[in-house]
Amino acid sequence: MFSLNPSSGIPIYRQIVQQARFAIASGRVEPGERLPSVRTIATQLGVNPMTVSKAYSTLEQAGVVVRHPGIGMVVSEAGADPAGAIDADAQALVATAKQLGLSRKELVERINKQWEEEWTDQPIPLRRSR
Amino acid sequence: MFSLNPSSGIPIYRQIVQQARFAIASGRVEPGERLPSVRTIATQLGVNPMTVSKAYSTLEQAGVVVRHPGIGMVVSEAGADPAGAIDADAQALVATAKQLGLSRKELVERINKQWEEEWTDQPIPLRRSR
DNA sequence: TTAGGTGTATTAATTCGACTCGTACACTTT
DNA sequence: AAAGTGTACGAGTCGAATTAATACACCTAA
Repeated sequence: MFSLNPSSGIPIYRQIVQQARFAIASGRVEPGERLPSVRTIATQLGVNPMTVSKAYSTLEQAGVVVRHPGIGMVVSEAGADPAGAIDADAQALVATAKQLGLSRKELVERINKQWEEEWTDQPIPLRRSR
Repeated sequence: MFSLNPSSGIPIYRQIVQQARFAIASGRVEPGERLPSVRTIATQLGVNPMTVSKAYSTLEQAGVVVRHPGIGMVVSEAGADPAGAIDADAQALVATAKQLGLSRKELVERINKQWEEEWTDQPIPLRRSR
């Protein structure tokens, strides 16, 4: 379920977070299901359990999974909503915009403009959000 | 025109950038006008000229000011637009949203929601460009 | 021309946070 | 108990960010 790309320069725990998010967003792991245990992943990837734990803590902090003592990390209901993953960034952007005295309308307009200009070339299959 | 807050933890050159941006956005310095020279600010704040230079380079990179050799840094026309200051953040947010499969509508909706909420008790996360 | 102004390239020292790991622990399930 | 779950604590490493000292190239104005 997880794999590492050593040459990417992306920290291990972030790679785990990304892949878990993707697995959840794409529906490969559904709400209520367990993610592999810390030691399972650690052994499989050849890293320290703490590194995996850090990834899981990040996911828990983001509300993607819930910690069930003695059981493991379980995907939460809200965790399947991809929008949650951008809340932190959105919040930062809004705060900056306010600080600069921008109106809500101006900010949204800017977002729309960026949306049209931005062309990343990777189609990512995602489950429809409900 | 500039002052430092040593206890803020914000790097000196960033404080200078912020204050210059604010001065321009608020109209205290208008397009076509000069900003104080590197050495003027450096002496006034008791820092190295290079530190001020870095702030100015950042502003120039952002298109806020234009370098006039032998003269100094002059506020550009487009520099007065506060929206430019958030473009980098906006672009990052849009890229993330797309990667997560969000629609433009969903993203804007999220922005609006964030705008309404008052998060006065939470520090503003910086943008990580790393 | 020259004196005095402008910003900056280069280099180095230092700080500081991010990342990873080893170990030991508390807890729940079976 | 035995075997599983995640994690607190501490230490080590590494690299980017920040600031500074110095010397330089350039422009302006007399």
